[in-house]
Amino acid sequence: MTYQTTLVALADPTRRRLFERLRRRPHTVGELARLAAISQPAVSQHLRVLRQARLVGHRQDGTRRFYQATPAGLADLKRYLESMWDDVLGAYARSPEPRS
Amino acid sequence: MTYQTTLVALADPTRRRLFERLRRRPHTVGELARLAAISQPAVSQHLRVLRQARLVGHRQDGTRRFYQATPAGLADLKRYLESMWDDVLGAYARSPEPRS
DNA sequence: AGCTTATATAAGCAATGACTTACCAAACGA
DNA sequence: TCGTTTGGTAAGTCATTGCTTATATAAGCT
Repeated sequence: MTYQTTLVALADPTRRRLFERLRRRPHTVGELARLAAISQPAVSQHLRVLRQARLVGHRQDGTRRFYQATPAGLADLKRYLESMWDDVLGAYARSPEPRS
Repeated sequence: MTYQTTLVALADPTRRRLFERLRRRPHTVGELARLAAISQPAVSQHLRVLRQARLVGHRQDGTRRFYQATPAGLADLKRYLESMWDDVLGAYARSPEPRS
């Protein structure tokens, strides 16, 4: 049931942009704050949520922390989607044209 | 960029439970309200969000509307996850043990 | 026609959440 | 050692949101 945390974490646009940035290379908190044009505490708070969802991790180097994306959270969400997928396709196959 | 809507829709636990119920068989709004133990308007509001995310659709039969899950929204989210996956795995491969 | 059933929308409210500024501790550099 | 940099936490504010009750509409039923 851990995909709940992941969904909440990724549902916020700012937080998702942070995560997307961290999927390519590590960034420090300060870098992220500058790039996202929000305050450093705001970034720290978002990173805590992303950490709890296991979407990011960090390495410490002196006073700086290098955050980067981690596969665990995404894997949780992938598993959830896959567990839904067959049932949803089945339902749709039985009755393919419900108005949206 | 439509996965934004999907993420927000599925992030709410009540709404996700409604969606999960609709993945097996169609339900009317009244049935859902009774099963979820919330008011009918609350269900209608959740269903609107799920509709906008293309996670559910409905068929009308007299005064009743049979809602059921639809693959489009989930497909959006699947695509998004897959587009992230390789980069995240790559980042993790380069630096595999960041503290969470 | 009148009554009931089914659902959507409107309005209001209390809780949550995403930001801000203020502050703190820890590690660096002169 | 002292001032600076870095980032986490605390507290407060404002907007959002998930619920409720009230209301409107449309389709059965007698």
